[in-house]
Amino acid sequence: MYLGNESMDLKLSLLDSAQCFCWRPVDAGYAAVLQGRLAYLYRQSDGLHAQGDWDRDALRRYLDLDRDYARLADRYCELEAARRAIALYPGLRVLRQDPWEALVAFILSANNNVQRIRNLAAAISRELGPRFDFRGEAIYGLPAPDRMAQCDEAQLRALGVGYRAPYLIETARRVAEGFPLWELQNWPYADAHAALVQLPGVGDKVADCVLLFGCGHTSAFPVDVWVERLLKSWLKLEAKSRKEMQRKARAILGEEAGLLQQFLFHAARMGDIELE
DNA sequence: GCCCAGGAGATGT
DNA sequence: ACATCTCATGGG
Repeated sequence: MYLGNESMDLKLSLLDSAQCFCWRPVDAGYAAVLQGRLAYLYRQSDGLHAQGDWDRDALRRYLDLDRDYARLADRYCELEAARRAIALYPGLRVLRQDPWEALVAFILSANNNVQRIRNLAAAISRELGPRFDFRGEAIYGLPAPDRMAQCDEAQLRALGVGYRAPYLIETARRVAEGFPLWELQNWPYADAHAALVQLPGVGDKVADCVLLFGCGHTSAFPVDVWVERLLKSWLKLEAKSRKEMQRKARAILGEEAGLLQQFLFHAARMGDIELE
């Protein structure tokens, strides 16, 4: 199935940018199980193609192909760090993931590194999630909320998630019992953020990641160690806490702050923008 | 052994 | 509201 010919860098956006942790390279493309359905993405000379159980519109939405990233660059062109970061990664796109899958991934992300987040998501998927056989390989997806809610703590701890086990189980239970996770896309940012941080294992930063990567809230601005350093170094922002830093950044950067954040984060983490 | 990783929760002030 | 400590686990 032909998706389009936008300048989307699949490896950068799906694998290297640490916004999702479920894709893996298969042949010349990338495979994942999203919401219980297999997706396989690859690029040919004429553009992006897909195989699997997803339709074209849903994948274009997931890959954010209909957004004008040139306009994003234009919007922040007066900020040197922003201009440089966006120019460095012309194929980086902010994915629109399923909010539940983003929620699980970013609960795992707390005080953890990218490779381990990936390994833990894979272990949970292999143990509890749906399986597909594709080109001779087994591809697994994250379990649905009601499935994860059935786990006991020891079962998850055995997979290596450590103290995050009870967070995952209790959050899964609340989502399975009606927490309005799929409505948050239509809520005001502040209300959606306040609701998310009520879930165990979800603080300010994880809530912002879920809102940005899972709910389409482009103003959500996750502040991790890297973004904090970059904001201090390049925007001369001073703050006594991450929370204050997040407030200031959102106030300055506006409705698409989160999209820019992904470029800044990647540049800082990769060392492509020097920090003082 | 130490420090770090896309932090959050509990406790004390 | 703010500072500090602890929480598993693996890799450098």
